[in-house]
Amino acid sequence: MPELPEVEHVVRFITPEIEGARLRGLLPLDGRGALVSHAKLVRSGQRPAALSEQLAARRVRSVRRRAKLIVIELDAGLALVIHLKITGKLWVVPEGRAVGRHDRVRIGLPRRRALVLEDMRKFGWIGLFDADGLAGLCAKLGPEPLDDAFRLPVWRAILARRPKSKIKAVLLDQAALAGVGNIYADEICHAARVSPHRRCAELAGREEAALHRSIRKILTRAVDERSGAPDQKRVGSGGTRRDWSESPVTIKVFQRHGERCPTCRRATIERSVVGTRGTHACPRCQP
DNA sequence: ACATGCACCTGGGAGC
DNA sequence: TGCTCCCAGGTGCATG
Repeated sequence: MPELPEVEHVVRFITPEIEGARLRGLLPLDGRGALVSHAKLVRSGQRPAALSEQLAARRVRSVRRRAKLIVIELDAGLALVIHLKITGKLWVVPEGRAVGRHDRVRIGLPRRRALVLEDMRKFGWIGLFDADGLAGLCAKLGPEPLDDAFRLPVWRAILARRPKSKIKAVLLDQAALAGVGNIYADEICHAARVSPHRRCAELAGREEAALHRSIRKILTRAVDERSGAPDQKRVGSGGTRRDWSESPVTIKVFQRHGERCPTCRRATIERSVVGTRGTHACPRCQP
């Protein structure tokens, strides 16, 4: 599920729930007192008991997003960072609610509530970092596409650095540009009328500009449409493929192979592969 | 240095 | 119904 717009939505959704809250450490997941579902969940290296101790009594100063990372700034110069990867979801629930099969960690909040990371595929992670650790995580990330600083010359420079790569590979590369994932990469290429298989060096100047405009337009629209959704139940990833179609976000090509292209209304959307990722495009609109 | 491809997990859905 | 196979929205690392 989560690309930039979805992570942004999660951040906005949980901010009023946890800002200013004093954390109570990790809550047990089962009767035997396990604090995490599997060891690799904690990416910052602490044992679960130590992480729990370090979190206890820390206050949440603010919540923000960087690329697809959820950054929960705490006092004492610490940051609790969460990556949802593909199937992760973040909920604020009553502490007494039954622990779900895919709940990976529960962080105690005031008023007998908990911040729960649910993640079927166990790719998601959490970490508690100091300022240097957080800077290290962010150092590898490219620019934020919705920042004012992300102007056309910045985008052209990114493309110039990767002349032989397919445009979709660059859109997906978090070190080149932060926050775009497989859904919006396809949607951006379609909106820009550029085939995802095109090599960056072969793009015309107007195509570079169209991609730049589409990156901003598609992501901005998705963030805006998400903001109308009351909670994550409306933002997909409930389990079935194409759950995103129940979301309020307009999707024109992603996983719509075999359907008529909604733009030209003539050609049929085709599925192909870029790298290992399923790719969807209209052969007529995206030469 | 850069491009590619698979490994990491668990499950849903399609097809037989 | 039940089996097998294919596919899955994100990275990280090994390989060329």
